[in-house]
Amino acid sequence: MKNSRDPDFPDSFNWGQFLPALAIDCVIFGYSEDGLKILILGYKNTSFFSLPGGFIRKKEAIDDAAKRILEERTGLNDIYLNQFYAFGNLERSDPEPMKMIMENNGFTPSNDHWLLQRFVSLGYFALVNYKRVKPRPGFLSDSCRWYGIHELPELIFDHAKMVEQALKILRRDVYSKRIGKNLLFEMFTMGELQKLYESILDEKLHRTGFHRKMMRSGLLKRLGKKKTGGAHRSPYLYSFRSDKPKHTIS
Amino acid sequence: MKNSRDPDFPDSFNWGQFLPALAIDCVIFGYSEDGLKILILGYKNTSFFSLPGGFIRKKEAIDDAAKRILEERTGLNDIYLNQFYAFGNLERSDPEPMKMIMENNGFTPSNDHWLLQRFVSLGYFALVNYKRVKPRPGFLSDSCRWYGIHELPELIFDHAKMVEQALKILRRDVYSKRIGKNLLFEMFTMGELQKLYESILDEKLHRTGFHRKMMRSGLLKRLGKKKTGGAHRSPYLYSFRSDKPKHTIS
DNA sequence: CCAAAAGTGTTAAGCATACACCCATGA
DNA sequence: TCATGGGTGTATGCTTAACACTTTTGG
Repeated sequence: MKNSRDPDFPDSFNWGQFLPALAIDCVIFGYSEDGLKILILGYKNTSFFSLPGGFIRKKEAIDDAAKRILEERTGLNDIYLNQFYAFGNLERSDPEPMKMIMENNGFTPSNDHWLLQRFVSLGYFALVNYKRVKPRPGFLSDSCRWYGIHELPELIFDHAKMVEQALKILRRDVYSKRIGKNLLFEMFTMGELQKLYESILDEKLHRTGFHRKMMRSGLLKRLGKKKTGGAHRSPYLYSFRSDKPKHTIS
Repeated sequence: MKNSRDPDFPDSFNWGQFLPALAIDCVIFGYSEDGLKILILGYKNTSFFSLPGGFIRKKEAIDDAAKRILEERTGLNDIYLNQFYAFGNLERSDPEPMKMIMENNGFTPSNDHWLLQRFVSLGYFALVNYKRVKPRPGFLSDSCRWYGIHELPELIFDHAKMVEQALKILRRDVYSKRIGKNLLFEMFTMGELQKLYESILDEKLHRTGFHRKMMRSGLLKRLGKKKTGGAHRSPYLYSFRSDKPKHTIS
């Protein structure tokens, strides 16, 4: 198996610097008024789409690798990260899509090319502020853009399962971790927070019940000021208390 | 790095058959009247202890590898398995303990020996019936026995953290998954079930509240028969309904 | 008949749900 | 002043916790 530098690739594709057989894939969630979104890569000269992913350097912690991969695609480096599952069955290792991607872009990889080996992939999900992200395609991808959670294109490998699993865990933890802190701006109204929750949980929530539940949870603090310029009554602004550590893995 | 067969090791230690850099470690929970226990390996001619672990074959799904490793140490093959976290920081990769284990048993590994490389380890936990297990030490280990959850020896690498994390997740899920089915025999009394839960959660539970909570959960069914020979009033026997799949990963 | 374990009844507290009502604001 | 979004009060039902009571069994 070719384990050294691939002469036609940029330097970051010097495969020998990475742990073999182990990859990272990221489900990057963002939120705007029209709902929850995921950042998806589209590959050049093909109709393949995938989650942003990458590899782990030989002297790099896996969490640091995930952070680096996220920064490469979003430009952000203070990101809420959650490692949620390791995907490693045999069916997921289908070399065909990657082979076709390489061939359609001028490479003719041998069957034992490093990129075509079997990978076990560590799934991370990230919560980022949609507006702060500058999506950046990678070397073989020519698009990197947001897709609504219900309008995802077909994804290669088992990436659809990864999205499903990440969503499941996001929904499980939405009331116990300060999910909103990472998807909204610093200050927000209760209505904005409720719309976020409805988008994550994919269901309508009762306004008053939600209001009290969030206040009772103790995660929020109400700021004295009110928002100006709204169409009707000025709502209070809220923010998350910063008692707990900012980045919580697991 | 030596990647082929190590002449002094048995055939199962033909390192080339495994994925490099990736390991599996298992927190195997068992339960007897005196509490929750974990199966721990002790290494020959040293005072090192570790969780049972192993490696993944190149054409083997990670869940299958975990099952195989469990079967090697317990003799059981129908085991409740839960992959709970991937451990991959740099501090966990300390070659010294393994080097000393090998040296104290007649091997003189070079510094780039396969076993001394950096590993990312997938943590699985298993729930097994304590009485059905026949613990089997491995090649370098001469003991394989149960330790009470509060009497664990010091463990190598980050295995203590793995135990802690596994316990945390076991506790989180104890009321929503049919944990007891895998740690008790087919039929049990409510009192036995309560003692198990108290042992897992490490706290006393209210008898009547526990009774009703378990019955309302719908996971249990009451069997008509009663136990005979008990010292006092004959309790009902209960068992878990078998609606849900037996092995639930995640 | 008493002690101990097991099952059930009762009450109070806590939380979610649902609805009603009031407040503030711009059109 | 009215429509609308936002905040709070109140009634109902469900879950949990705590305690009392009854049932069953062996000594």
